[in-house]
Amino acid sequence: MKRTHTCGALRQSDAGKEAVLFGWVASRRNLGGCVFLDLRDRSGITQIIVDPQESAGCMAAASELRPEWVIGVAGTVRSRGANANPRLPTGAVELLARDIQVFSRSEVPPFLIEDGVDAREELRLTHRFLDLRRPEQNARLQLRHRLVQRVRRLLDREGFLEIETPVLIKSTPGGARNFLVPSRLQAGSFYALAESPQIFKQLLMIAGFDRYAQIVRCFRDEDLRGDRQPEFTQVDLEMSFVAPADVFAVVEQILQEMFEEALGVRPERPFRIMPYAEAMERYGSDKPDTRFGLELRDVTETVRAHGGGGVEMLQKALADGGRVKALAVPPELPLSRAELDGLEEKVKEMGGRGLTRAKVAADGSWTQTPLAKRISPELRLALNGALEAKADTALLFQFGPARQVNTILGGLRLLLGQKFSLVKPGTHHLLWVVDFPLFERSEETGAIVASHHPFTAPHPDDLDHLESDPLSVRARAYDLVLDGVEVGGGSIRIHDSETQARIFKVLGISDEEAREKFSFLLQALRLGAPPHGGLALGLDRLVMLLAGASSIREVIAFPKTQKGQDLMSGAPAPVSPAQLEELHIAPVGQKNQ
RNA sequence: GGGGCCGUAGUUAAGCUGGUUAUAACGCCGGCCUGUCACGUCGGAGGGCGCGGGUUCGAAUCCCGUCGGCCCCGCCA
Repeated sequence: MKRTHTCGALRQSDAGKEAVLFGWVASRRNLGGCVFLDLRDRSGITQIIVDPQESAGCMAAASELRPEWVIGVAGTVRSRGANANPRLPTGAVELLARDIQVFSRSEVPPFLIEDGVDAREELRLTHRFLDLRRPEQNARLQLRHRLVQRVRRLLDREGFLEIETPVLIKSTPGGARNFLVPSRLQAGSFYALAESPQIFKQLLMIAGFDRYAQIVRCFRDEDLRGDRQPEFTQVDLEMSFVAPADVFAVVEQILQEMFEEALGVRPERPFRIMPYAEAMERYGSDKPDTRFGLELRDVTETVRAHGGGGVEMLQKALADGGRVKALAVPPELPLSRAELDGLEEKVKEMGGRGLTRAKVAADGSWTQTPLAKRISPELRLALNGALEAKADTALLFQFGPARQVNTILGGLRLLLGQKFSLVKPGTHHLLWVVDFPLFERSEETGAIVASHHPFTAPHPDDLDHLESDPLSVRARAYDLVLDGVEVGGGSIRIHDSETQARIFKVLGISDEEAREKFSFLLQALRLGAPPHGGLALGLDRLVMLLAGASSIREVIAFPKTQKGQDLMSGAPAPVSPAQLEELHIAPVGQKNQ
């Protein structure tokens, strides 16, 4: 028996042909006199009919069949006429069985292999090969394949060379925690699994490859989330002799290709560009979801003009150089007192002190607020005006340091957007966020650290105050944001050793330390480095968004759980003392309580 | 490191203010049925409630601990 068609192939025009289909029994409907089977493979489902008049030889075999048995069926394609099933692409025809061959029987599977089942994820992950057999799961990986092919073809057309970079590399400071791999040949030394090919792709530019791209696995030993796995895939690229606009042009075309393949629409180029400062001011996020409004409103000057309106906490916030901002939640989005209390809890979770709020009454007075009796009527009315408050508008205030105010209100904005379903289903917004700060102050240590990575080029206009006011220096860095999710990021890199040395100095990295950690890169920068820059796209996140999947795990064939385990294979797992010995590793033993 | 939700037949869930034989649907097994496609129909089997302690005359139900899954904060240059 040899397969002639796949289970998604047959159409009305094939009626009358002989055909042989191989696949899995998706369902069996035994009507006593005849048996209907749904035969499934990755391409679709075809109905098989076993009719004793025509299929005498295989009637007995057909009634033995059970779901997930793997069989081959030979027979004649026949039109279903009035019995056609419009919900199946193959629904106009059926295969009239003449011969059935059983290749493999199946035990009763632990969950039903069909779309829409909600077996708990834990179970699906332990039997991932069955979960992937479900058409919708299978289709997601097929989509991922097609997206990757489109990207590869485009990159090839645009002159990018696909060059592989090492996975086993030297551990570098800063950034994500590395997975370590002990060296057998060098006792006591370790490789790190690459968290990205960053330095290598820069070296490829210095080597003169001009345009490099790679679809590459990256590893980060950090805590997991719905959109974060310990190993994940980037579309990584780097270009020589470019400005950000050149990188944008390529990446925007990649996104156009992906959108076209997944959704059948090409987003318009060029994409919107938003400075980091604007994103933070208006949306309270460096990855704003611009699919809905409810923007943050700055009322600092209004409050200042009224001297704080007699409210001590506002006066103090202003005196400390803080800001006053608000969300004005219109009456169409009604918030009960209990819901407002719930939001206040969220504010505290986000590190805020509390949520000062007010409900605006028809006459402009405020209720449900601790401010009611303290705030001057003049300031209250001015705020009503500035915030365009109508009757029953809820005002949610934050005041204090700009960063905290923005972040908290941005968090509330997202919560409200979700709560009130403010995003119209099916809408997608792509934008570039640019002009990130080059440095930020570490909250843990108070030290100045690189926001992106230490090879990011400073904005040329800010070079004169690199040392005197480093925190105000902008980076030539950019993120690509899709629907409020960071799906890519990159920068123009430093290509001269003088600037690189200045950056290391600001970061407090000594010459000695820099030489030790990055000597090869520093040397390369002194031996003819072209101006260059690039970006990496998070392939898993992009596929997730384009597939409408709820987590990154749905678009990865064999993902890990939040604790980094592969429930199917059981990784990670202990190894034998002999293996450790060979690697010169000695367990430190369990910590005693 | 922290906060939240969850764990009951093969599966998904109900039961959880403690009290006879733990309930339903789907699946599974068997009978009947020639146009089903969530086939129908009749009948049947199947769990002691993640695990370990405790309280109680009595624990899916209350308490403590623990394991696992998910969401979130921190973390992720």
